[in-house]
Amino acid sequence: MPNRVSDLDLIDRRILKALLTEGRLSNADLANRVGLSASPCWQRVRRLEEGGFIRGYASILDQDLLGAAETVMIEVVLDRHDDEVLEAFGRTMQQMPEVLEVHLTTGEYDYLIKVAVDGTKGYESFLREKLYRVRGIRHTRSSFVLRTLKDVQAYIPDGD
Amino acid sequence: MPNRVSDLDLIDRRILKALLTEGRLSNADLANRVGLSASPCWQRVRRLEEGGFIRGYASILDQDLLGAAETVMIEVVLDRHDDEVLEAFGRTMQQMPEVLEVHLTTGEYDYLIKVAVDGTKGYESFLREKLYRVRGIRHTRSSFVLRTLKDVQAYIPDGD
DNA sequence: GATGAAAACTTTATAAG
DNA sequence: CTTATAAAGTTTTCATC
Repeated sequence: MPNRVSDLDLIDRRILKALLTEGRLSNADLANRVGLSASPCWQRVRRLEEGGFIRGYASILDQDLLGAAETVMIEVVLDRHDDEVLEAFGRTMQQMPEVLEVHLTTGEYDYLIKVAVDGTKGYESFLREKLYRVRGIRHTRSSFVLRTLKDVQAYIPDGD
Repeated sequence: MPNRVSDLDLIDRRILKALLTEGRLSNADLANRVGLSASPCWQRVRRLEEGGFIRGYASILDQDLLGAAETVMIEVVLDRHDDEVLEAFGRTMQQMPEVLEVHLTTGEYDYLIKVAVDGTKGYESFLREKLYRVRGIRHTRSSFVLRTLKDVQAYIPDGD
């Protein structure tokens, strides 16, 4: 069972690249795409799942149609930087459904969060009713996303 | 065919929530999960796909196992802000496979990009060999991601 | 909405070249 | 790796209540 990058050959990488953007490809189509017959292709997918390379499958939803069509990136600086405060903040953010991404970072701020909001009104109410009710925030800095040109889940390095 | 938020009822929302994190649920399991029998559940999934709510399916890969295990958020300020320069930069970033997200934003910087790198060496070589070969960059500001606590693709607002 | 059924396809396992 | 087989499960369509 592969569990390191070096265990992946060119065909494994092709499988991962195909499934990254088309997670519901049938085994027959996938085999055809990567240049294998069905049976070894299926075994490779199993191995990639069991080895943890493929962690799961997700649907890609249209946020515009769902509402909360605007995306805001909010950098958050906390008052204190001890583990307890940092972790508590992270856990709180994690639980808010409109918060899509929560990243603890190095540098000038502590957290970067990506939030789906419904216009400037939605943004305002997220800040006032949710974010600023969390204790320990020193300050925040927001940038609205005007356009997202790419949003993929992973990068599959070439094995050269 | 639904094509607005208001066309989604509670069961549609349940279907989307389930598929958001388990994109390969079988129709039988999904039906059971959302409290429907198989046939109407299947019709709803079809409608959600045709209505554009579900744009596709993806696999979730383990970036640690694949290599390029570190994530860096890089804010980029460009020299000029005319459409031509902005779009050209965006398109260039979009084509680099290690660049996972490309967002054109309001505020103090122009673009926020999320990049998968292989340690500080990989970061350095991305900056030197890729990012700084692109013309028109005034400056950048990077933050390494220490930990990602949440990373989901969409938010399904409640229909209340 | 629920149920049931039929055909086509997919998944999963296994055997043999 | 390939081809082939087979049972179980899933997808898709469609008719009926």
